[in-house]
Amino acid sequence: MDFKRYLITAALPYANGPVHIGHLAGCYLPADIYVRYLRAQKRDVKFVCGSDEHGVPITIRAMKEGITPQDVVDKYNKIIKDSFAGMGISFDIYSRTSNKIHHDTSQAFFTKLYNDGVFEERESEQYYDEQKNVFLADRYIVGTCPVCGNENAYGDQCEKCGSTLSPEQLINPRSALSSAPLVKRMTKHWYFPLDKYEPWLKEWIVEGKKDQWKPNVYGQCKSWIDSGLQPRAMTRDSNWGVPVPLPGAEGKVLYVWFDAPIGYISATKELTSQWADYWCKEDTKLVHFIGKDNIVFHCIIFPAMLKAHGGFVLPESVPANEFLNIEGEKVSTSRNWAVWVDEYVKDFPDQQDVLRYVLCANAPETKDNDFTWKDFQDRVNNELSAVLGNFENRAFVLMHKLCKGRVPALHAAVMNDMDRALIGDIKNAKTKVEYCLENYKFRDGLYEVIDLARKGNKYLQENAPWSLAKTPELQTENQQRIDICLHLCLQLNANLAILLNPFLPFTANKMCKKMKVVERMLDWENAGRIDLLKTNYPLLPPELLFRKIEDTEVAAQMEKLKNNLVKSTAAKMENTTEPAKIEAAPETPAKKAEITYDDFAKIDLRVGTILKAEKVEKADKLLKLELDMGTETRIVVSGIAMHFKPEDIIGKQVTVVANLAPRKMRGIESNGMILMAQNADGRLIFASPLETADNGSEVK
RNA sequence: CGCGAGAUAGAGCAGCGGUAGCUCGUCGGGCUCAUAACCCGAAGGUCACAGGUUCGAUCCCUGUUCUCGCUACCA
Repeated sequence: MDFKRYLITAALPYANGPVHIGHLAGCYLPADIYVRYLRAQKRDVKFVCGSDEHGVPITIRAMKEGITPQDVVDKYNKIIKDSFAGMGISFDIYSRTSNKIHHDTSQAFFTKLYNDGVFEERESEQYYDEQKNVFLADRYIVGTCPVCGNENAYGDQCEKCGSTLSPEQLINPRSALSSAPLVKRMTKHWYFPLDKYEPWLKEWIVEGKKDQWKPNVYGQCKSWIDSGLQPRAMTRDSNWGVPVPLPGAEGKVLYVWFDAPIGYISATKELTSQWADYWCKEDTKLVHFIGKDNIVFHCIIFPAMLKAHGGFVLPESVPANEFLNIEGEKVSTSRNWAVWVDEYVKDFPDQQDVLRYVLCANAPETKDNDFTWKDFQDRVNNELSAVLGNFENRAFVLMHKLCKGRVPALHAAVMNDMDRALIGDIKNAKTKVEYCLENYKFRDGLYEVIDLARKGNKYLQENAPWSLAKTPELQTENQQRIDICLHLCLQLNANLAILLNPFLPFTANKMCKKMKVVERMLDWENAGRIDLLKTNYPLLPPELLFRKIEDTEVAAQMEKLKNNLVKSTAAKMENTTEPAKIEAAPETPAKKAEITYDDFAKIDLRVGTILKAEKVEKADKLLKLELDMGTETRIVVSGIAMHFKPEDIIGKQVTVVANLAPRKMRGIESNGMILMAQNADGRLIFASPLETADNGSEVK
């Protein structure tokens, strides 16, 4: 099919925290490369994205921070938007789902499906937290697991035994948000009958996309479809989100995964009055760039919604990437184990392209990959600047030394095989990069660009114009060789700028300035040409395209990662907030509400002595402690491994909350909690008796 | 548990029926125009493990192990 226009979307980032480089590598960078390539070909393309600003986690965060959900999303929308702009992600529009246009669009979408009788209405009893006045999502209900007896199983799953649960199965369910007892209330929701679309999805994906979609995407879709689809509730009880546009539906909003993908449509509407061309005409190619965790929503649920609504194009491809790990460990926003884009932009001003280079060269296209700062340094210094940057510099320096600062003549009549081979390489590079980009093989595409520079270096080495210049007796003849060689090197350089432009746009622009050509030279159709620079045209003096990444910079970033991790751990143990990111170390934790003596008396504080301490496997933060409590020994798991070595704390006397409900952590039951003071710098100090007390004695 | 994806030289990745390839790193050499760079050469792999199909398997099939996702935060 010949497509007349392209609509490219990148996953809507959730406005509950900043974006990190894993987001970038996963979908925003590949999408941007693809879009820049299409634009360079003058194809009709729109690139849309925006913040996803609804959903329960945002309301929880707002509750914890004592601000409104709108405050939360305003804050992160700005940070995220600025991060993308800073990295040159060239959205045509970066919208947000809290905009009116989005509310209108998603409500209209819902209404259409409702009027067409698509939804099934179902009433059910759900748990309600009377203190917080909210219905609780499954994840926010905890109780005892009916399978293994873990007392802290979640309403959707028990982390200890892995059983998939529903809140109804939990024994003694309670709210994770407050101490209020749970009550059940009747509530009505609208379900989208995914099951009815199963035959259609089978045909469209299982048969239609078998060899087109990436194995990870296809495999997951097939598994979902084969295992039978269930109706899914498309509404939720909440006051934060797009209100359900039906009478009697007060206090109900659209499920985020219903409204978020519609955000692509609203953003397009906001961008252009021609939006319907991009969404409804069959000759539009719709491509969703996402991360692997989003596959079913973009490949199954959203297309089924579009199909049910009718009149929309369906995604032609969904090139989902895998995940990027950091220094061998999974990205975790709650542990603050991530490289944040907003911080990178500050720490490495004007170094967008080197990060773009590394993230693309090491993109997790087929499996999870690892980002390390050492690898970042190696790739920038030894590949990008050594091969490409250095070639560009050599060409410029030699041209200024041997050709008076002007583009020398080609002398086409006396070209040799090496020259012709290089011209062939230049033309081939265009074809290769095109093939890669059309097929979403961005890593390979970038390799081809660097490889062309590598061929340039080889060509220079073989011709050694600097040697030719040293034999004055053969001046005329040699000068011709020098001219041809440098002429071709400079044309190759112009080609590099064009091919590099989708990947490293900042660098491509810099190269244009040095060659004193207009940006229009970067049009894709110019790739493969060897007449981009006119003979005798003066170029600017040499100037390095890239600087090396110093060891000290790498060390500083490593240090930062580790420090952030500690701070986050410290913050977590305050147990008041659980910020994804600590802006500044909290001076003093917020004061808690006043309690009565009776409240206090409920706490059984006792003195104990640490008998044994050992690291808990597969947990950075946890120590398993065995305590002598006088009349008994008990096991307490404590999150202090980042602060103390096990051997250093054996024999210490500590104060223990002895009647805290047991809790399993990493499979070990913890019976109590050690009291700790925490400094502003996050450091922990044992709150222990000043003199040795009897083990088991009560603290009042 | 189940389902999906992955496991290939020190690191990062290709290959997916016919004697294992690329980039980086390492070692040796060359060159000196260049960002101690570039060019040439070498070493380095029982292609996770165990079975099977085949004349022949890294590639296909079966089983096992490990990693990640589906499953909080999250792409």
